[in-house]
Amino acid sequence: MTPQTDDEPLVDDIAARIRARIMNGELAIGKPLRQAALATEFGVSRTPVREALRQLQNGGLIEMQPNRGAVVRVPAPWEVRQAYEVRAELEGMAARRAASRITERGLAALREHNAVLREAAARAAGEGRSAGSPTTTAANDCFHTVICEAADNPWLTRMIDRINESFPRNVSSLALAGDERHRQLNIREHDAVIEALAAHDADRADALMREHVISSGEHLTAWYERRSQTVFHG
Amino acid sequence: MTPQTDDEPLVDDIAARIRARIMNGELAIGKPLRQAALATEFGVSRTPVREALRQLQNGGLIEMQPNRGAVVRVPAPWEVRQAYEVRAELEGMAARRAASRITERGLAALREHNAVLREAAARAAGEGRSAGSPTTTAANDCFHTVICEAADNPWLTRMIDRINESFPRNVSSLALAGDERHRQLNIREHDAVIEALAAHDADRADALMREHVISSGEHLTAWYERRSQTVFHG
DNA sequence: TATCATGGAAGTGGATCCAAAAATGTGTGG
DNA sequence: CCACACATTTTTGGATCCACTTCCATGATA
Repeated sequence: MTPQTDDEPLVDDIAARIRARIMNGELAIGKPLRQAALATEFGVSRTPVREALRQLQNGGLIEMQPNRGAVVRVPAPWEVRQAYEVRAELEGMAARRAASRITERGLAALREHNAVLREAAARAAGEGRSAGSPTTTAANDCFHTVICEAADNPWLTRMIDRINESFPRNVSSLALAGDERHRQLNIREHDAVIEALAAHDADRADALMREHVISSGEHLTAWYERRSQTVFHG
Repeated sequence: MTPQTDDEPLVDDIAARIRARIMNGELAIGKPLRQAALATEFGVSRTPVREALRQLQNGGLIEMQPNRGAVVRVPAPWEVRQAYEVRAELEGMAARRAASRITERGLAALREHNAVLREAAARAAGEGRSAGSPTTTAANDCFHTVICEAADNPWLTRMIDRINESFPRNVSSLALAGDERHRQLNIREHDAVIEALAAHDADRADALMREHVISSGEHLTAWYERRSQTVFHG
């Protein structure tokens, strides 16, 4: 439970908690966020909640109209595509840099994470489940995180994180893990990237990673297009 | 003086004003920022000031230690290099996209802005002045802004802006405009980029823009290395 | 004289209070 | 029966207040 660490500002903690609730879908897309409700729920006053909401607005995860409150942002499909184009550029850069820096240890970690994904996919296919499990999401995140760290540029990592933090994660997971074909494609693309990294082929790693991210982006965009009429909750 | 526009939240206004003061050097690097002082200066209470400071911290322009106040951030030289590597990637992407989309109108605007730069450079060389004037800075900004807009991807623009907003602008201007040789180089690089854009040569525009940004980044990094010992005030 | 303790000053962070704006509900008139 | 005006309620945004932490100076003691 760890109510709070001593040296961490309370507002950051609150922001992280609200972000987490949005990310895992507990706070649905389009849902209005009442400061008072959040404050009582977290057992604090409205002041840190208000600051936290503003942080999230700055990050693009929610929208605030003056004097009208905040709602979980509903990204337009074309926005998703645009953001993923930028993400593809940045992740491509990360892969390119990682190709010449990654260690055997890092490659092993990548293979391990992809093995977890493969196993989860096989299991899901067997059980007929289609929802993205937390472990799947985590493994996917780890794959990209390892490459970012190998790229050894904190600013690059930060920029990629900012893009990811702008879209509810559970939606992405659902959209991407929802369809068996895409799940398999995803894993194969990961394999290809790992192979290029192992060969220290920067250009190929870059190109493959771009394709991979763009492919995911297109899938996610399509999901938002299908869903875009039905997201508003009352 | 427009005390405030009706629909803009006060905190954003305050954040913008503080940012402006940091950007133009009125608030020097390393200087501690007192909430009370800023509040009385802007004629508001401490609450919006505190929120504004947190926004700026989130943007990376200032640093806040819990219970110890905020200071204008002193970027480490290697951070500048890293950030500019990312910026080069993004601006390269912008140039690549702009190559196939830019209009004659946009090209004319680019040439115009570069003409302003050239004229300012000539005038500065004649007078022996070396400081970057506001018009120079503005023209430089416009050059990149026009290309970003031609690239037609708001997320891309936003990411580039975020990087730029993380470093005090006056420092960049001083560093880049301080040396005549680099000023000339800067203008020639702009010319080359414009030429590539006019030819709709995406690959060349990309490569030239990358070189241009990296070159600026190296210059700025060197400036920070020279300056890094002497910036602490107070 | 040097070092450490103690008390006050200054400053931040969170809670509470108040005014203004928007949404909602109600009653009246056409 | 519908529309418009007005009152009430809800919610936000800013100001003020209070507690706690940190910094600094002064003084006591070894």
